[in-house]
Amino acid sequence: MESKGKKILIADDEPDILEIIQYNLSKEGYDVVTAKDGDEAVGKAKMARPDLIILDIMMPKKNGVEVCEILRAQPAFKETLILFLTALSDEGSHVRGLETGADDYVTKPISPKVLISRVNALFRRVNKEPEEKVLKIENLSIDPAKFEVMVDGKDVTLAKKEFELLYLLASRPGRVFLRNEILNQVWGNEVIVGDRTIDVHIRKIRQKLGLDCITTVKGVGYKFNL
Amino acid sequence: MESKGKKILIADDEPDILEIIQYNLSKEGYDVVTAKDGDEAVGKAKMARPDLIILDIMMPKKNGVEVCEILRAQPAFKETLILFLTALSDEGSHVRGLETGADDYVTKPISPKVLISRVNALFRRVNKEPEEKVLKIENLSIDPAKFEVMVDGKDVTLAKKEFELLYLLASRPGRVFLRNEILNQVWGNEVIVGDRTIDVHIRKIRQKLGLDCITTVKGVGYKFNL
DNA sequence: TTTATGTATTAACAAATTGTGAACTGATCC
DNA sequence: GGATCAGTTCACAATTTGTTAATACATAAA
Repeated sequence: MESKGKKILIADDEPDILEIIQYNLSKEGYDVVTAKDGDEAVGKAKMARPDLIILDIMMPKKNGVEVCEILRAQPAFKETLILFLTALSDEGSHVRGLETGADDYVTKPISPKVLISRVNALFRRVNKEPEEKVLKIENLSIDPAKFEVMVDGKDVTLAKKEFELLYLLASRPGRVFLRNEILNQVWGNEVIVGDRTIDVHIRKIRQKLGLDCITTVKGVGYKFNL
Repeated sequence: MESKGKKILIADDEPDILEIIQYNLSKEGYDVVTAKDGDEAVGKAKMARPDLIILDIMMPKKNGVEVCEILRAQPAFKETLILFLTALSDEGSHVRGLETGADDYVTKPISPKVLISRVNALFRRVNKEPEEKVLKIENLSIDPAKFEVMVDGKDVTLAKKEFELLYLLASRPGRVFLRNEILNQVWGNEVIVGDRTIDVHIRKIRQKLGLDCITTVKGVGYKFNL
């Protein structure tokens, strides 16, 4: 399935469960990050900035409730969706979990379909959008949210494909992108276009930016360099 | 407990359950309305305009899923919280319930404390909606409370959809809103309108405002810019 | 120097997207 | 009933974007 642009962090110490959930949510179109204990969960949450965090409660290092409290105490995670997925089915844990600020509390075992339904329901209600990050390299700035490219503070107007192509290259400066990779990322797997198409777009970007920021690697591809 | 100013409609055909839930939610500070079958639920929902509807699934006249579908089809109930409280614990019912547009699905028996926690959790998430504030950008001012737009201190009359569209764009100046996002935010997820509808409204806004404040980003969407 | 390979450039063409005026549908209000 | 208005759709024009093909250029190997 096509990506929904939503990132989910799953924290559980049982590799099997982790894998099952990851597989199913990925198939549903979510981007998934995993953690196998409480400390890793906190760390990865800060790194990956997920839209939803699925937490087991009984985990090594820090338990799920502690993770939830730590994150909820930070402004950055006040709005993040949190779902407890745990074997603890007693009333006390359930109430405590929700009162810690979680948005849902689900007990194991649970069928993947049901879990996906609940995850979808959470997103449906919140409709939280992923925050794409602004790339800034030297005097060049690329803002995907605004669809805006600036050189020396001056606005440059790029067409859609041009923008996507530049964003791809600039997202990993120095890395060479094969022509095939570029085609897959910007044009998509199904679309078939000729080889020269990429060149033409590259040329337009160079032209519009007025910068020598895209290097040709003959016989290989292109890379971004400033 | 003092009233929370939130109204909850509970529909269940078992008087005992109805009473227990009503008692507990009232004690928690919610205003409670009850219905004992599907038809009554629909009727009372329209009358009372509750913030949350708790639906049993197996009820006389109309079952809970039908009630949910009927209500969700109406714009007035698109945002209303709906929670299924049912004895049906099988995977199919669970998934179907959530896909009908419910926000939570809970199986009986359930302890009052847990139910209250889940209800609180639902309201906690929904109340975080950003308050609608007056937007002021340059010589343009948009007041969602008064439904009023002013340019250079002069009143401009916009229709509802026009206003909502402008408010959406202006709420995050510079950010590009995809056509899909606009449809979801202004028209709602279920409504289907033609491609040109957005354009026409955009044009009317541009026309009425007499400002060049909405930029077209071809192939992507629109953004507000002053 | 020639040849082979791969890229740059350009113009022309095809495709996609948006702008616009007119017309249609319901609601609502004299 | 008639008038008005919001909301929508449609047909078509205007515009922009994407692609190709032809040619020129650059580089390295033979």
